[in-house]
Amino acid sequence: MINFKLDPKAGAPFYRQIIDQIKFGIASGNLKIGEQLPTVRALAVDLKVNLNTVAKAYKELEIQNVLETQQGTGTFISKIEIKISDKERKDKLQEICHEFSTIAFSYGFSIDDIINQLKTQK
Amino acid sequence: MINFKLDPKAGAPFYRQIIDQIKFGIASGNLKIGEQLPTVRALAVDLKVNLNTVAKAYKELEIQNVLETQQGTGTFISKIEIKISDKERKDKLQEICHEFSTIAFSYGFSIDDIINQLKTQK
DNA sequence: ATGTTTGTACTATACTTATATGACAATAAT
DNA sequence: ATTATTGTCATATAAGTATAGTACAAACAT
Repeated sequence: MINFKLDPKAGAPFYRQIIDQIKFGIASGNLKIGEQLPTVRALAVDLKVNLNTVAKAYKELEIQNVLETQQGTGTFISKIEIKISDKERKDKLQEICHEFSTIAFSYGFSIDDIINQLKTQK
Repeated sequence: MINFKLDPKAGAPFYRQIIDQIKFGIASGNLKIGEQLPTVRALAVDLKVNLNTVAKAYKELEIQNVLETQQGTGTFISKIEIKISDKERKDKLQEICHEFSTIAFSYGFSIDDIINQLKTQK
């Protein structure tokens, strides 16, 4: 189970953000093998996007054998295991941290400002 | 002075990458107040993009008062500093940190993951 | 069997991004 | 004054992304 979240300012299109989050959800153990994902309509409502956008993400992941879909039943995490390498994981973390610190810098915040604030969220 | 560099695979559009790099340049001290940026045409040739793409980045930063442009002369780092109250500042930091950590969580990263990554950026 | 839920498919529209091209206005250099 | 350089503006084109709306096919629940 994932708490999906889209960032309109991220640069990456919505369907790609959905793809990313599912892949990383599997890699991090937040999504289990065989687990059912939200229906395209449910996730579309949740994320306030069009159902076609969710369908596009699911479709691409099905082609990659990450998901298995059954019309009339739902979409599920494939039994084939997806391995995300340490490097990919590190790159992603670096990417979103860079993205974020850019925004923070533009508001005049330092890395220490951010770290201190994040510590209060623990 | 910056060594601009675009990454076609970054997800973020070119003009936004340019904006980011200028903002980072200012925050990190690589760009000084009043310093002249490359001309739109020079940077376009350098980055192998259209001059409109560079112009778009400069234009947006001028609207944000980050840059000052003079037609016929060039584009410069603005001398105007933007004033924000302490409370506004604190609220903004909290807001963007919360927003960010939500996104990071959706990728399966923990606060500690983020903090450790941010520390390497210092 | 019927109706609901599921994924899928299609058309149409609109916005964003990026390019190519050409022209214009303000400043600087000569 | 003339020329070159600067940012600006406008038009056209193209690809990618996202939306709205509609409809269909497969599976399930009753």
